[in-house]
Amino acid sequence: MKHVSCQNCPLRALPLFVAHTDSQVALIESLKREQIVVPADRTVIHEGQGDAPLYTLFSGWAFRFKTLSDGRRQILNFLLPGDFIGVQQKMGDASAHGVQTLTDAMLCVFRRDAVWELHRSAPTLGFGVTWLTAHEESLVDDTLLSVGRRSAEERIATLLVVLYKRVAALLPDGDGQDGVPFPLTQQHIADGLGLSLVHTNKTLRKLERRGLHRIEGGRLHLLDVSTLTRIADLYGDGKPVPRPLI
Amino acid sequence: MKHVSCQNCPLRALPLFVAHTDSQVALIESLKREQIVVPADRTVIHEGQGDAPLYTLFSGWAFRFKTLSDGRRQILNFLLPGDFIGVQQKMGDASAHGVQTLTDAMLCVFRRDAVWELHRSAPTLGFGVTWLTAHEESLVDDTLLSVGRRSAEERIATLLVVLYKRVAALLPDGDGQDGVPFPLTQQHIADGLGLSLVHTNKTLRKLERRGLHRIEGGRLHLLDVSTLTRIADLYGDGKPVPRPLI
DNA sequence: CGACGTGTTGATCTCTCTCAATTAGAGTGG
DNA sequence: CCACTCTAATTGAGAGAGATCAACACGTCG
Repeated sequence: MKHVSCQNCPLRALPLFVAHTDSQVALIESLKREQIVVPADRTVIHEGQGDAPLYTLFSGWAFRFKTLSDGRRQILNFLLPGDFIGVQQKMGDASAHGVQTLTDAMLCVFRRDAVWELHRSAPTLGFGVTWLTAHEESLVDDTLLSVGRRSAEERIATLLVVLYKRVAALLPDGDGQDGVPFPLTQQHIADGLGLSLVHTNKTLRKLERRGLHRIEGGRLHLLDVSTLTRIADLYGDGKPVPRPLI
Repeated sequence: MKHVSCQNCPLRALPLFVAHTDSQVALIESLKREQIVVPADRTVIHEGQGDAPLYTLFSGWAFRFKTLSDGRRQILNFLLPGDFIGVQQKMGDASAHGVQTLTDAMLCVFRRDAVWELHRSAPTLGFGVTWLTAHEESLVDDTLLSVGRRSAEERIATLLVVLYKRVAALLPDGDGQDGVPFPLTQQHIADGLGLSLVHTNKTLRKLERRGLHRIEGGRLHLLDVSTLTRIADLYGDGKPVPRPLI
């Protein structure tokens, strides 16, 4: 696998990510071990795996999940390019989650001590790690609010709007008029929202028949964002806060 | 309010917390502005409040929460002494949560730029902030698994066991034989588990009649930990990982 | 062509919610 | 000391959102 320079990383060009100095990028690159390609539907990190490396998702989709011993699965959040993978595992925590790809993906693999080295050598980037971690927690917070207190219809509307905005922020400016890539199966949606597959299907169809959205050919189209937003009880301009990319 | 020295902070003496060097503690103390006393059931941070300060919970209980516009509330996690309050708010995130006390509490208030200063001046402590943030996320992950995929009985068993262990880790060694303090109302339990108040009550009573636990006089007694643990489908030794205290 | 994964729909079933009423305990004021 | 009030806990009854069970359609792939 060709070792792509972090300096030329196409993700950094996106307005979603804050600029780092040359020396910061050089530090990140020095901590990077390699890039790996992972096919869709592969488990990247197993639940309970204690020695997982640190990754950044470079391309493709993935998700974090936990399961109960009888197989019930909860997806904790979906991972998009630029997302960190595996910080929690590095923290020696008993409760670990698994990570699985949704699509073919490319991951940047970092040295095991990368999180510490970032803190030690570049406070700004160390702060960035904290920021990313706190931000990911806020995504889980939002999902917990949904799963705990929203109806099935409200949950699905929320997921569609929130994911759409996250994906759109990664597309070249102005893109996303013709929908955005959407590789989730209905089983993934169900597992992400604490619903059964059947009820997820029925609720999705109901919203689709009302003309609020369309999922077709692996793309998600939001046809009536304002109604979806109202159903979801969401607020805020939806403009994502620029984030560090490590 | 007397400014108690961080050096002599009684929390640091607990085996739950890792030791810091004198200079690290001095740095923490230099970033500390004051201590404040907050009565029970007070909102410390309002949802959406952007300029919240950074706190450490010194004594008492609190919780983080989010609400929908019609008043439905989801408690995201419970906060015990030593827990950080307000890191996410500092990250300029759109989605903010509220924080409310459950009991009379004492909070250490830090300078607004404390998180950054920690990263800048003491990488170890900056790393500690990341650690704490990641750890808190893992607590939310666990709750999300519960709320999304566990039955009411399983959720309550999980909450009782997990909270009991967290509280016991804060008590003088060997204490906790006669139960642990437990200031939650059934409404708090319901809001933490995505259940209705009535169903929470009925499920609690059912477990209590089976002799698995007892809640009485503001204390929680686990009478049959192994059965509760089995119902909850929990595993692990339950020994908490030592954590930084900032 | 059959197996398999994914999506779809109808028919029950049941867990949990909502509504309603009662009890118990802590304060509070006269 | 006793009514009065308020909060928290409790219990029953009925309703409903969502789960489970079952069948079928459709496309892909070996």
